[in-house]
Amino acid sequence: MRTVFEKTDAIALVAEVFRECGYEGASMSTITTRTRLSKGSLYHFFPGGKEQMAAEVLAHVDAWFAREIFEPLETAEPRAAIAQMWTAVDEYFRSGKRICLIGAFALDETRDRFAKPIRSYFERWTNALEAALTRNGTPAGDARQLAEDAIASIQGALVLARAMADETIFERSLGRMRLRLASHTT
Amino acid sequence: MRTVFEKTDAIALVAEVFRECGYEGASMSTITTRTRLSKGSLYHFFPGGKEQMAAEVLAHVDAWFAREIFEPLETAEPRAAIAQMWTAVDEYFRSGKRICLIGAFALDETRDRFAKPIRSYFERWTNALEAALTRNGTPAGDARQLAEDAIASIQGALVLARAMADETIFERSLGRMRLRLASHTT
DNA sequence: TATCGTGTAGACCGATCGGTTTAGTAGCGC
DNA sequence: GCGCTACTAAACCGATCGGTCTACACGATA
Repeated sequence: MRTVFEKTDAIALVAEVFRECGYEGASMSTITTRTRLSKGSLYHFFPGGKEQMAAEVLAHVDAWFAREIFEPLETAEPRAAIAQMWTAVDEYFRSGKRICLIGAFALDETRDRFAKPIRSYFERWTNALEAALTRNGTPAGDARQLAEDAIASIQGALVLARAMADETIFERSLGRMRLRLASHTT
Repeated sequence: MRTVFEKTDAIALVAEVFRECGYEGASMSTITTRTRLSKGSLYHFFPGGKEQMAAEVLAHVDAWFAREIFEPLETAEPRAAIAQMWTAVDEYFRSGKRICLIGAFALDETRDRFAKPIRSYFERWTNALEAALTRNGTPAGDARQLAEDAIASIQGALVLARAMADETIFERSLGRMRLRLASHTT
């Protein structure tokens, strides 16, 4: 039996395993069984092994957010960009059933391994959201606070939703944050 | 050379290793080297191995929160209890330099192993905070939302603070949440 | 048909994993 | 002193770890 994959498929499959198990929890054998990719295939695509897999997965996630969220916030009309952000976030995290890989990596010592991509993901997101709010008329001081608050709320809602095994928490939290951003706006 | 520990010391030491490495990331050998407890000692205190260690650590954390935060919220004068909560939270997480072990366990498949303690920790916290807010005059609908929001914000702020390696984020976030709770109150 | 490049399968490697066992050492009651 | 319990140290175990390697299945090209 033989199934042929492309590297892009491999990245998406591996990403899901890291999301479910964390970096340390995802052993090569869990990765092979869950992705149905043999070790041969995996080391063909990622000669650097597990660390390279994680690095490419982080880059892949970052690219998705850059395209769907950061760039609109940075350049598009702010109200539309913020609306698009909430839609994209809800879709991406599937109402809290999926977690944020980058946030999860930040919590333990895996952070030290991937410090730069983790940091720049969150920095770009907060900066982009702050900029969009400012362009939309939010006072400069408030904009920074609101942006940090929104992103922290998203991360926290993911933790809570999983901890309590209650999908509604994520959507409720998103709804509150959406209103809060809107209410500080012209 | 021989150093003698008590089980309580062992739990606190092991807790710190789990906090730093996560459940899967904390191997028996990292645990022995970081705690300076030999395998003999660890298996003497925790015959059930790693899983028992984690279970007792979770119970230990839960007991601390129950004593310092949940019980005051449930029974004491609400304004004082909420003030005490913010103090205790800031002290416990050391301005974001320490993470929430229970929140971290919730993110990957470790959650399934310890589903009950994880869930009840967050449920008791939100229920207790909601009750305190209600006793203090917050409208019933708002109280639930505010409580969920506050606890999600704390968890999210821990993620963000670590991701950006910026301690000030946690304190700023705590300050905002403190104000938000206060402003929805008589 | 021969060949070449891409990708797959899985046996195999030394190191490390979680866990057990054996052989103690220290402190306390008697 | 003696024995007992509480605790510690480290050698040791099979299983699993991350990673390497060989063999080969294909489609494309010619």
